[in-house]
Amino acid sequence: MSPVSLHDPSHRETLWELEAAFDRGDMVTVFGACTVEYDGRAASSLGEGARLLVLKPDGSALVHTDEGRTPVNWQPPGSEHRAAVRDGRLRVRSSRTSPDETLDVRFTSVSHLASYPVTGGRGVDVVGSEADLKQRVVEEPSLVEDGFEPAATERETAAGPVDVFGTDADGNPLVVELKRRRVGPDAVGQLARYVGAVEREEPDGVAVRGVLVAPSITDRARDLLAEEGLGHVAVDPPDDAAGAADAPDAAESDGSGAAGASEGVGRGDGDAAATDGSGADERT
Amino acid sequence: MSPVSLHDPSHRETLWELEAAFDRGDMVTVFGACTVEYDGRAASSLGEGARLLVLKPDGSALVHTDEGRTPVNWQPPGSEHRAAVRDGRLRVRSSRTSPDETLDVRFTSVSHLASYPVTGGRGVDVVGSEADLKQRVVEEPSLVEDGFEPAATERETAAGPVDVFGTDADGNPLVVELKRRRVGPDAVGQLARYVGAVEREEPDGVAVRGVLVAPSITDRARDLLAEEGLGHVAVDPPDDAAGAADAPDAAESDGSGAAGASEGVGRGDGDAAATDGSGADERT
DNA sequence: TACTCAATTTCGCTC
DNA sequence: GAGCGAAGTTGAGTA
Repeated sequence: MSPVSLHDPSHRETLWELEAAFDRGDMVTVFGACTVEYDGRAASSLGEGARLLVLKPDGSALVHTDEGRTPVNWQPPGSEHRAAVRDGRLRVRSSRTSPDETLDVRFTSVSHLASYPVTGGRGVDVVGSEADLKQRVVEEPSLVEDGFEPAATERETAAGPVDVFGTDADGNPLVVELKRRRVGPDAVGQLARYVGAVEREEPDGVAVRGVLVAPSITDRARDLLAEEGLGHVAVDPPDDAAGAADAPDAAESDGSGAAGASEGVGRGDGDAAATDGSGADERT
Repeated sequence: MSPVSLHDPSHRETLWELEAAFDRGDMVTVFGACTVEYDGRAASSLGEGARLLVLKPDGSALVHTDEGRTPVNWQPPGSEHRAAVRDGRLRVRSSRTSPDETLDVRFTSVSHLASYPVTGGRGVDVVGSEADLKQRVVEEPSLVEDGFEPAATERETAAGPVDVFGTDADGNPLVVELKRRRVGPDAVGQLARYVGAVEREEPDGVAVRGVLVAPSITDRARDLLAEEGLGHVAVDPPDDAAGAADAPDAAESDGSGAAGASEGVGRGDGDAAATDGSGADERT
């Protein structure tokens, strides 16, 4: 009798059932009126109110109100759930170490509790991620610009890994930063950071160009890009992946495109351009 | 009879209760075996498995497996929930526009359904945020460095808003970026971006310094900081806010501290330094 | 509505 | 475990 549900249980009954569910490794939901206290990476407190508490066997705890996708309070996986009755209230405490943090949920009344064995079925397949965009660019480098030849993906620099690194039509280094959605100033900063790092790593005098590949870009980001001498190439998401076009910024391309003679000199450093397995494998 | 719970209901019963709950504005939890399809900003599909579905009256939908704090699939607030029986399965569809996206949850069997009126009690008070750190710095500018005089918070620049802007002991502009936790290269990029923007806005020739205020910093970030001629000041979180000290990087300070004569020249642009109300007010 | 950034971000990956 | 960046990020605040 694993799926269990209690109506208006006493705290004592709730306590029993919670501990039994923890032992079984069941997932538990509790509807009721409670207060919530959190202390750890920050600290928070939440006054009395009607809420949903979800307890997972992996140690996760979620406190949800009637609004928002994000829980109003929570505890990450790896925590340990305990329950007790104190001062006439049912206390559910979830805590973990490194970092040390504790979530306390105190119910004044429990309206409903349910427990259920939920196992497996976690492997979700997502299409339309940045990894997919990277694969597209590697397979079709002209999406970035004519003459672009990818040499490596995730190439390490002193400033972090570059999405796609290669050479332009003139054989000069080109840094490509990919974003699956509209970008702001932060993405420009990221690209500028990588370009600067590659510049310092190059034998001096070599100009390093940088291009931001994204569906669209904010005005401020565009100004910053120009300020830094960097470029932007608009790439629309494929129709089959994302149903809704984000912004019709179509086929624009202000990457300071070097005119194209001199077929790629092919400075063959870094590892070969290859898609680094973005195939999400089902793990049941 | 608002709190409702069904055991091993037929799809027909589930359908009825779901629609009633939507009408009442109740929050609903459903345990059962289902598949999940999402299409919108990206696309995803999830094979059959035991899961928890949470439906909120504000349009949020969450699909949870037994692991992880994050739902395996979801729909943001503002969506509309509908339910139907199709091909012998119970389908719960949640969709919204702008962006256009739809979540389809198809149950082959429902083990349990509960609905409950969850209203209000959403106002959580959080202590230890970046806003709190900002307040500390504004009230005690010497935390950044001796002679620092804040002139404005959230001062707008072409690169975005600067956390704290002011003048150093020499009266030269100082840009301060605050982080409540250990920082990496991205924070350095952010600070560099702001410093560059302020430099361009200053009458030429004026040196603009930048300091990253954070509990600690990674090696790579430190190198980048040095490369950019920027500084770091370690500030530990107050004991009462965060219980666990993140890293004992104590009282270090490699902000390229200018020696201190010349009491702050006070270039009085921007608005006055003032804490911008970080007091979270309860909204019930 | 769009922009900008924080978040108890979480999560996955690599070293 | 730390570091690094993506995310269907979400959410808050402001113009």
